Amino acid sequence: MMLDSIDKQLLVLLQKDCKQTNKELSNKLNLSVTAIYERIKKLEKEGIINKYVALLKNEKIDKAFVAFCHIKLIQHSQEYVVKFEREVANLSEVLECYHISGDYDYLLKVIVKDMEAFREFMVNKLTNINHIGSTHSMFVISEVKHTTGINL
Amino acid sequence: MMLDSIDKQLLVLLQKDCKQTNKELSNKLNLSVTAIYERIKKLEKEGIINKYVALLKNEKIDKAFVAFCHIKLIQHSQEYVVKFEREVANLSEVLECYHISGDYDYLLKVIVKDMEAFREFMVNKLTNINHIGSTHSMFVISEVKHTTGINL
DNA sequence: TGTGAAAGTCATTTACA
DNA sequence: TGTAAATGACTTTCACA
Repeated sequence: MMLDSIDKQLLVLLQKDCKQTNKELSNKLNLSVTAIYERIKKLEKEGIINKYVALLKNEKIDKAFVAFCHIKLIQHSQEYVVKFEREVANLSEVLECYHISGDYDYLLKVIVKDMEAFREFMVNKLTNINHIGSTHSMFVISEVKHTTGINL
Repeated sequence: MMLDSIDKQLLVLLQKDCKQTNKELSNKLNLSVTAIYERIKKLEKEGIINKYVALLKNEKIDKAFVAFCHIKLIQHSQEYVVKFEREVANLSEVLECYHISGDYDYLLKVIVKDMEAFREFMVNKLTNINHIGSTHSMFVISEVKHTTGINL
């Protein structure tokens, strides 16, 4: 599907704040409320807009510790890979998991309360998953930039 | 501020879908619409809910290529660090940038159209920033898990 | 905090350029 | 695609347990 300039502007606005009313959006884009409404419905139906979510502030909910973990598997048989991916996806501390190129197989983003909680996560959860060869963790010292808004 | 069990359930629901009506939420949590309304306002005012956003599907907007870049600076003087962080935050391809512990100084999440666009990004944008010592890129082969919902 | 009901605003549908 | 107007649903405020 082709996005025109208005669709793109609409997506930019909705990626910043999806609680804006169609009236507000119609003012910003010089269109009628109904036109905005129909465009948004179309973008939702096409799956371009995946979902609408509330983003929380980590620190305010006692999840201020963020770490990235590199993981290497012992073997790369279909069976090991599938099992690992299923188990890691079930860990609530793991917000993101990517299969990546390079020295390691996976990159995980982990979010917990503090260093002690991270230690427990590593010892009791992550390294309990079978087939993990080695891990290498990096701790986030500061968040320079963190957005979900993709440029269009 | 202390979150009770209802606040936590509310945040779990809003992290999944923030477009649910207060009536729907009130049914799920067995509370009145007004009670839900007041609790949400409180969570917004406290800054626990940071914002409400639309999440898009990368692939559908021609941004299917995701890479993580490690970056090491030449020097770590206050001046270099501040400049680097400001410039990297201005790059629209960089969705996330973290100052991290370990062998490298920063970890970036970059999203572009394809490998060729990534090459251009590296050559024309990223490595044009001064003070970068070395970089190491990892390409995302597949996304095993990607959520913004923090467990409470 | 909680509630139900009133007031005002918004999303959604319809008829039509 | 677009618009304006009607309707029903929702958010928001209020008076009160």
